[in-house]
Amino acid sequence: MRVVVAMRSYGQYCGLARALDVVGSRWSLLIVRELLVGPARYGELLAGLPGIATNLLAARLRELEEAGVVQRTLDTGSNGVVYVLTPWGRELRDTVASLVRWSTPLMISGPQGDTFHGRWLVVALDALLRDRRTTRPTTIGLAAADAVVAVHADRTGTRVEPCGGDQPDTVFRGEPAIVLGLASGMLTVEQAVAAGGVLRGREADLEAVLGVASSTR
Amino acid sequence: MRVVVAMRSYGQYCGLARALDVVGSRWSLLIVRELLVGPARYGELLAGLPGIATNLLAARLRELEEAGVVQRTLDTGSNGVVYVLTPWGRELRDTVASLVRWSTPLMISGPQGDTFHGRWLVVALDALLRDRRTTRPTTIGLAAADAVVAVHADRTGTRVEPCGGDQPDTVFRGEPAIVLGLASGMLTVEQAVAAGGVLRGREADLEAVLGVASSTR
DNA sequence: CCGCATCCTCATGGATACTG
DNA sequence: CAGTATCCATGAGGATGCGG
Repeated sequence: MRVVVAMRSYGQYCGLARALDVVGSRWSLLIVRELLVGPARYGELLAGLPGIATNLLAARLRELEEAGVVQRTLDTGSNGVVYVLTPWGRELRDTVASLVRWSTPLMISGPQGDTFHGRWLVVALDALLRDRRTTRPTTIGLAAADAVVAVHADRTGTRVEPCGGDQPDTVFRGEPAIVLGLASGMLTVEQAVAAGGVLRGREADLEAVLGVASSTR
Repeated sequence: MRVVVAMRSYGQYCGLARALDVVGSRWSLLIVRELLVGPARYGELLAGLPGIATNLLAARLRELEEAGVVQRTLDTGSNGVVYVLTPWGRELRDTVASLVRWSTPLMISGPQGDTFHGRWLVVALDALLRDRRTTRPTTIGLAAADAVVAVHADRTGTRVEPCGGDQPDTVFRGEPAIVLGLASGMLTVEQAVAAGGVLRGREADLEAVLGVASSTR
């Protein structure tokens, strides 16, 4: 059975209004956030979006797919559905990044019982570090609560990507790397360092990439 | 009587989620859009947000004020309340701009019966032209459906601002200006030129600022 | 199991009337 | 003009069911 969704629109010929017609409804941009880290299964999205109802996730995914933001693909082998951002969907990286940068006054208070996933650091660090440059290529590993994040910086800028569930020591062996253990729920590097996060490597590199003086450890 | 608003939160320690806790609800960013053009009265906001219910506008304004995005100020003289963005609220310009840029695939189809306000061009053109530079300072006047917009470009970038309800010829008299009449409902300059919009001034300037070859008139 | 669909309850949004 | 009060429609949240 087929139901035509009304798709409540603002009815305004304005770029902002039309963009919000597509990604303005509740949970939409958070789904995009999850997919910006990488392709994900339905169950992974559920796990990465604590609080979302299963029917809502299904509905949002269908809407985003019809709008051309998300694409359903079939994982060869595991024989399951994998959700991926389309090229246009990936361009929401800029929007997400600007909101992340705008939110810093809301983040300095720390987690207030809010849930935290290390996976979210990929998007957050990308937003905050994207424009940082270093004269020498440098790789930094961040071990957060439940994820390991790699930060690569060089002359052209900084790229952030997830590293599966491996330990940073393993992932970055053989590379000129710094390993920084981010305490659970600490988004800013300053907070992590102040809390005594694990920190190894050349301090100059750390400062150049993360913009923080590596105060010890 | 006192009502505690639940303020539905995502409950996630993530910059995006916390930003959306503040500006993620329906109409919020559109209210910010209106205020990005300039301070506005309650009635002006109602007029600039066709479709919004009065109680919703009042509720959103209260929420945005409590969050520190909007500030209520008293207009000396007219003795009324004027809503203004706080400095933090003004920083949402980047977010709005990124959504406007992202929305171009949604805008090329033209208005489909959607309402259009020339006032919205200020935000849209700012998003699209902000980084354009010219060797010589240039001013362009855009006469849209119900508003006149000034675009100033020089070595440092491009700034867009509203010009009241005056006629462009009056506003820009005496300045090295180009006057472009944008047909109602045409957001892209390409569309306006193709539709035979009024276009006067040095073609080189127009092309440098707006990035469009002034195909005639 | 995973990937949803259905059902039910209640919070939120929308339209309109009304008031200082 | 600048909102508040009221009522109804819609969408979100939570539990559960169900087919592959």
